[in-house]
Amino acid sequence: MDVVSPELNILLPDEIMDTEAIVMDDDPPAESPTASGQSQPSDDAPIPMETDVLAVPEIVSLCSDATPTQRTQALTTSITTDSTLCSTTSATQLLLTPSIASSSPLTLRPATASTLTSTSPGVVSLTSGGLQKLSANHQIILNKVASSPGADTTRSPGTTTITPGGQKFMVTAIGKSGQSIVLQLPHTGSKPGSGQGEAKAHPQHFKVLTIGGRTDLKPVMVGQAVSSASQVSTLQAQQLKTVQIAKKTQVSSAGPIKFIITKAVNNKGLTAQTSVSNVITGNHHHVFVSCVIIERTARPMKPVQTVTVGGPQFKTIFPLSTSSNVQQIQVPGSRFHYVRLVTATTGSTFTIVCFHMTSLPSTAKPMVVNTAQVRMSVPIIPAQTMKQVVPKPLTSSGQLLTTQTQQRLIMPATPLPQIQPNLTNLPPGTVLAPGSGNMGYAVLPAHYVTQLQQSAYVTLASSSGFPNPTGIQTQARLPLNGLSTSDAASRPRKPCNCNKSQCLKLYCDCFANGEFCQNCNCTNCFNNLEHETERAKAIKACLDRNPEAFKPKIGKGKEGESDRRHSKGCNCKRSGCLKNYCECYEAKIMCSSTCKCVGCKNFEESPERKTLMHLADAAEVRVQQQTAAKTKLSSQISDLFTRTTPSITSGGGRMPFTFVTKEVAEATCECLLEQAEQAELIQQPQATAERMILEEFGRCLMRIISSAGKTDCPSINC
DNA sequence: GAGTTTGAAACT
DNA sequence: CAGTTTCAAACTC
Repeated sequence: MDVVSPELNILLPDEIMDTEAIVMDDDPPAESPTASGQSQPSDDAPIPMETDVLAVPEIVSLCSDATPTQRTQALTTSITTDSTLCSTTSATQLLLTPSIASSSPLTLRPATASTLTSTSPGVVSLTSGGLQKLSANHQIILNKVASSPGADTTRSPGTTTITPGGQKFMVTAIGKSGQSIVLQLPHTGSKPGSGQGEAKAHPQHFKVLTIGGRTDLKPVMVGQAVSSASQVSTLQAQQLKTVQIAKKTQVSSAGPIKFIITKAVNNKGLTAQTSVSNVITGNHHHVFVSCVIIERTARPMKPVQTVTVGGPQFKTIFPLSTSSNVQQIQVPGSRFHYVRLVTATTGSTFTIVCFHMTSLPSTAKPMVVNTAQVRMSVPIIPAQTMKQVVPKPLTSSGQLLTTQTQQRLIMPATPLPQIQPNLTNLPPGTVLAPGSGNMGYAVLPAHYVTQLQQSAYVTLASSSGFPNPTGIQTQARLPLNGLSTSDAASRPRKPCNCNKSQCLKLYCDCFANGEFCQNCNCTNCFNNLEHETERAKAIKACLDRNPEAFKPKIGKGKEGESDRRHSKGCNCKRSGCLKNYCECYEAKIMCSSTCKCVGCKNFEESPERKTLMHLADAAEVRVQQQTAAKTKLSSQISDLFTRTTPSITSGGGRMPFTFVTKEVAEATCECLLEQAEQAELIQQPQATAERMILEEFGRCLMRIISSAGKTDCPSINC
């Protein structure tokens, strides 16, 4: 599965590729002095790896065929049932090398670490239990798992736990032959359990290296191992170009810390994803924080943004910068937690990072911990807002729970290399979710999670104890046809009417926007979960024809030009570019030099355009006024009922019908009749009689009004 | 709602 | 790359 084609690596972000910016240890490569012979010889030459401190009192082979004593059963059920942690190949070997003293780093080293180097193209930073990453071609999934203490019972082949100085380190090696991971724990001033006070701020290093068929190195820098006590790591300036998490842990007062590294590799030998996890073992429960690094490509990214990750119940949005392109997607109570990163300099390239989280078991105490900060190098996408999205809960194996029909993942968990879409050009908002297989990717269409949420939120909310569903914010949407994000978000997508395209061509707006068809009028629709294979093929076909097929057409113009312009320009012949046939006009932008239109009237000084715009504005104002009026009326009606209900019983704030009783009405009528009789008696003309009656009616009303403020019933006397 | 027009996407 | 066809949305009646 060519997750990352070689030619696409050149598109990787500068920050990622810039190894100079990566915090690397300068220590010369050191061999594992006591490399256990359990390591499986790799078919490939071992990739040199760099380590910091190699006072190695213990080396543990992490190969799946390691001796039972070298394995650990530290992984909890929730972890081991996760597909991403399932080892499928036994060739990957990792050596966990804890330091002698508790203050010494713990380093995972390959079994054959004789030629360690520091030529990593990327860095993964893990600070205080959070994750980071920035490998040349990887994404990260941050994984948080909480489990009860008793859950540590599942033995996981290829997983090793070491407890240096009271800390436990677990490593699960998953991957193809020859892949290695180096995990180096930071210096820790205080042992777990002693955990009083602040953790040391100096960053420690936590490295993940890949050896074997690939030569890229994936060091992971750990700012500070998660302490049992509350700790906040500080990040060095050198880490600015790395994804970082400063995690403040409040989980437990004392408990061992475990780190899990997993690496899932697809059947073609390319790394699919790497997980780095830590496990905080508290008095009552464990908290797993792990990341999954998914190989990917990305466009150059410049900005550094910050993400704050809360606990499993957190519902706050990651406070990214103003042009956020990270969306938190979470399911309270679910084991999976997703964060969608939109990595696009022009709002067109998207990368999804999925956070994988397991909530506490019902028997465990509520987790009130894990407020983490992630500093990520993420390109800015224009005018992005964020929305909490609640996807369907996932099972421990990474599959969506299907509470409604066909809630399957789009891309099969089994590899489909021939249709694996280019991850940099997936439809907007595409979500990569862990599949059921070891290397399973799930390519969810843009907003699919939202779609799921919209249809299933009530269930989720009710089951997860969301107190206020209305608190969900509007999901960020990519500029659609040039509309602003808010416009696109507020306006429901129009249902398509496709008949012949199976909704798998760009003719279909749903497909073009990376969405599933939902509530559409299409026939023979394949743009759904039932036809995930066909859809994936269609996506690939579109990308083959046009690698930017799913990128927004409305992008930033050149310097000095309009802020927004159509990337390709229109080709109108008859519409004068003043009808919605014209994509420029539809996007409410003027035609530019890139357009090939004939008879264009969609330019700045065009009188026709001005007239149309004026009319359109007027119409819009009318619509807004009508909407506002309706809203106000609805509000008033609602308010009327709200205020009326208590007034009837309480007597306060009385409404007219509470004092214009039947008796009052009858009395009023009697007064009016009497007035009419008097007019007849004095033989007044009809006009005068009517005036007398009206005047009497006015007096009656005045008496009614004056009586309204009194608690007793009004009396009407003529 | 049916039919027509239009231009992007797809195809050759 | 250009010409043609297909397609679905926009538009008209």
